[in-house]
Amino acid sequence: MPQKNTDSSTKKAKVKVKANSLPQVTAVEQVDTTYLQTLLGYNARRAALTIIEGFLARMAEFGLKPVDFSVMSVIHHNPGVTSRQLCSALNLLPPNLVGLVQSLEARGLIHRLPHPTDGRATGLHPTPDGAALMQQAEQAATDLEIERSARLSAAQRKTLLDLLQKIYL
Amino acid sequence: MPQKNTDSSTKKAKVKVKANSLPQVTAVEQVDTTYLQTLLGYNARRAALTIIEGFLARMAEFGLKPVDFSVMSVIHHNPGVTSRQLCSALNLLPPNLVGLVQSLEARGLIHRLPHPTDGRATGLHPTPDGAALMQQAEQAATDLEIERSARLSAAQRKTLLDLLQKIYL
DNA sequence: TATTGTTATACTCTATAACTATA
DNA sequence: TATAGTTATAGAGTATAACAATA
Repeated sequence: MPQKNTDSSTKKAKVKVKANSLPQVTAVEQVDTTYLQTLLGYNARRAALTIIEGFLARMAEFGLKPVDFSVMSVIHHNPGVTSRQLCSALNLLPPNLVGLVQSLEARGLIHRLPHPTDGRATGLHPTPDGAALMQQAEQAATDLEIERSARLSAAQRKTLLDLLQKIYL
Repeated sequence: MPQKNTDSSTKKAKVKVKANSLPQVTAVEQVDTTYLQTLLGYNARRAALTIIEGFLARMAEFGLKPVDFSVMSVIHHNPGVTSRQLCSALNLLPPNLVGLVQSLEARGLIHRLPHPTDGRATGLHPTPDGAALMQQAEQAATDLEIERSARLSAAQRKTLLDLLQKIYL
């Protein structure tokens, strides 16, 4: 849960203080961020952080942070997936996945089985507990989606998903 | 610049290997991420990271990382803005802004003047060098926007900005 | 008493290099 | 030789508590 700020107004307004004080030294009344708001990266990052803040709170009940959730979700929908495949699909680095997988295994949410054809690889499978947890967690995530996009119509929400995917896919 | 992956396909396909091997142990051929792709947070985060990766590369020339850029941009468009106002506008925490402002000042891009009415506060102002740098940097950022959204029409790009702002504003 | 800016610090996330076992 | 998984570790980003100066 990152910063909590209330003031994000964007209306531009300056006011000169003390007519004969230091030259040009004025106080800023309302911070103008209109330029940044024209940039996709700025808006996407701010939106992502806002959504993830709510996601973190909602998923605490399941002991899943965003990356844990996405890893478990991919394993849930792709039993037998390898670490390397997970890294490619989710844009993670292998060293950072190791501890994650170990902790999921220690919690009894997944187990690891030898890969049927590649002796170097290991298949990741959800345990019954893991599958049950993810069924609940994905339902909660989907519920949260609906609340989160309360200010968007269903069509707008679909449009937003499509446009975002055009950026990163 | 985060991870660079090539495989992000989503077509679902499994293949059973060795008809009489261990029960249920199959290899995953194509990783299915369709569920995650229905979540705003996942898509916003992936899109933001993709955009920021390109932004980092382009802005290296100016020695500006995304947060440096946004801080400089706000100072540029709001000379005299205080640290507290910057934190509110950009959702930063005060302790994390201190070092940032110090390094921008050390580089001669901004200078700090006493606030005209509040003795506790300090106004942040761009130097001529800082203003000149930001004029170039913002032009480069805007150019990058256009390249980045090559797969989007101008109308789609505007729609995307508006929808993202509905999420976090 | 509340707020601005700061210090110190801890925690998390992300990244790189190098090793092993197998292909 | 190349790839899957791992280890160790460094660096960046983000968080909280507490303090001095001013309102």
